[in-house]
Amino acid sequence: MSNITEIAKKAKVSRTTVSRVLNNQPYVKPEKKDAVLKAVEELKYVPNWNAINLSKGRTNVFGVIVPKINHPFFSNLVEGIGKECNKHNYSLLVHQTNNDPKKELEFFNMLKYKLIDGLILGSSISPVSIIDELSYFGKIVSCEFSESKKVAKVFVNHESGIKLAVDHLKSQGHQEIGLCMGNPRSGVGVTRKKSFFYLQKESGLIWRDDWYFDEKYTIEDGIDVAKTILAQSSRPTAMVVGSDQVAAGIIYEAKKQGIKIPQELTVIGFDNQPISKVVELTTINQPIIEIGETAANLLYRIIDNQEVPSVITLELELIKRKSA
Amino acid sequence: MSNITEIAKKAKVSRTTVSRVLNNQPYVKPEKKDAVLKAVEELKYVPNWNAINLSKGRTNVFGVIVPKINHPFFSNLVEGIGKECNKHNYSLLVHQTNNDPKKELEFFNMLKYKLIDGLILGSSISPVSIIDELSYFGKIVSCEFSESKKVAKVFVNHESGIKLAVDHLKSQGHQEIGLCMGNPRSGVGVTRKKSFFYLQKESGLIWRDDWYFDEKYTIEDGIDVAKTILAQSSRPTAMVVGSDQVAAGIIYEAKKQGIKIPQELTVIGFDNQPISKVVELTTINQPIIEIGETAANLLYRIIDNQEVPSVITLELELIKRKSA
DNA sequence: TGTTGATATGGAACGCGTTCCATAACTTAT
DNA sequence: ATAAGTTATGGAACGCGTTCCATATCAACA
Repeated sequence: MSNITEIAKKAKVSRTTVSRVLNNQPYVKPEKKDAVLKAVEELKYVPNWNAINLSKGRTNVFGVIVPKINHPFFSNLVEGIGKECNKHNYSLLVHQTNNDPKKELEFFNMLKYKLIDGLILGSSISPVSIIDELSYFGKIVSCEFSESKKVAKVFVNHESGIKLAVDHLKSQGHQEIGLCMGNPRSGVGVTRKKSFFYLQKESGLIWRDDWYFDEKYTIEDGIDVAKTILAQSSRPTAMVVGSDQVAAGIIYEAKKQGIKIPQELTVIGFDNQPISKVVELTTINQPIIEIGETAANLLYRIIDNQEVPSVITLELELIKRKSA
Repeated sequence: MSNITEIAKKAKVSRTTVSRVLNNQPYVKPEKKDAVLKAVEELKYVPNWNAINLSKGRTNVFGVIVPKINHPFFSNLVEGIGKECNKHNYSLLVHQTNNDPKKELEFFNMLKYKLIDGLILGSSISPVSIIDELSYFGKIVSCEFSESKKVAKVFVNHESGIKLAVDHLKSQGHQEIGLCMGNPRSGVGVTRKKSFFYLQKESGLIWRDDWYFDEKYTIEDGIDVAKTILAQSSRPTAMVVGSDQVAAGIIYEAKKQGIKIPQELTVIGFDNQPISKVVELTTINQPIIEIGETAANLLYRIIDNQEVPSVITLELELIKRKSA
């Protein structure tokens, strides 16, 4: 295993010159450059990245924490982040936590230990105090709302998302609207729930407690939800569903039971996932990839010492299809 | 951001002593140790891991390449690897390639750049030449068969898996055995197919071409397969099915049609997945977690310069339940 | 009491690139 | 011809822990 000194010796130049060649810096005569490259070739030289990182004081790696990599929301988020990272020559270290706080803390150390230059929180469940303390060691951007004043944020306005959905349903005359969510304790979940019930009360909509569902994530869950509401004596005329997957399940089961969508049951999903096109689901589109790109861009600019806003809000959009 | 020199100054000891304290080495007076720890606390000292890695010449990180993290086979494999890594104080960097060769090469650089100490190939699609070249830069263990002489291997004997299944069925008097597989072109697929037809011919079993199915992966696929064979005028008395999911689908549909399992249709699955218990499926268990543990242990011992075998074969096991 | 071995501590070198600074050679403009 | 600016190159310091080696202290044993 060779190092830069050996290359320098073999090419009969100084270590500095070798470094210049390897980093494509100017002020090296072509013949010396060739000599260095030839030595690199012959000695199978590969730089020791630990030395580079130590010397430069940075790794050109961003870390990103997500609960589940294979969840469509987070895979799209990571895609957006990755896109932007490529532009600035940053690599990406993706860490799946399965919502385990220990797993989060473990990864946070990467920032402390200087193994990553910055951290993007796809979704985090650590308390503000931990995040605040961590921010002492490096720059952090969150892709969801966070209480912490120390981190920059890029997120969509989930209140307005729920409002888009409810307003749309109200404009169609719906008065009996049910709600079906995923995790009711996540940042998004809390906001959506609060926002929904605020609107429900404010607009004087009819409400029954058995029109509420949570911890629903899959198509199968949606099928169950549909079975439940379709068996109710007084069922809602419309459902706001926090996930397109679940909404698709509801539509699937409802149609199977001969219920006409949207005449007999109106459904609005969230996220504009691929499946929403298939079942012609009206849905609230989150610009997920854009969130990712914006977050990575923000982190890059913070580290680059540029003046940047500490909060960026992106707007949601209702995609009108046939289910509502 | 403080470093070891500042700690030394503040605690009025040498840098060496600080290092001793931080690494829990002996020969430090308790009062000095306390002084160091106090300084660490006050200056919020955190070691720069890049410096440690550079200095020690290793990172105590193993890398593992898998096509899909959320596939049950690979998630179990990673679990086994992780378990063993914990024992030896190694961290794990998991990289999902989605079978993209570019993604693989990218990660291979981690080994060249000395960012990981060793590499475990959960499954790789790179040609032998690439792997051979890579092995020059660090130790590699493969969890599947590989042509490369340069990497250690830990895998199960897929021939013997098929043999276990066929022998079991033969011992029950079956002469008409069908085969249902997943991907017939994967390493495992090719081996299983070859092995099955070798045994089928050797044992003089009856064969009809419409007893063969492939590209079957899901419960739904299994339902389709069952519909097909149950409609055949001369159907097999037993099926060897490459996936428990698919086997479960077959059993589900067969029972629905009033077919008695195993009296009228015998089914053997593969992988001992959770679902196999539910449908009381006899299945061939792959010791996936053990493969992971063994691979990580092997890598650890190779790096530790111990004498180790270059190939370890693990045995499959027939889990007898009620379907065969 | 002298010797041995364990305990304790620090200086200096090392791992390996990068980068600042000084110097040298060579142009170009004045 | 001289000043000023480029181009080219290397020495040395730096980033930050770890570890080898030398030295010093002290208790224990012969």
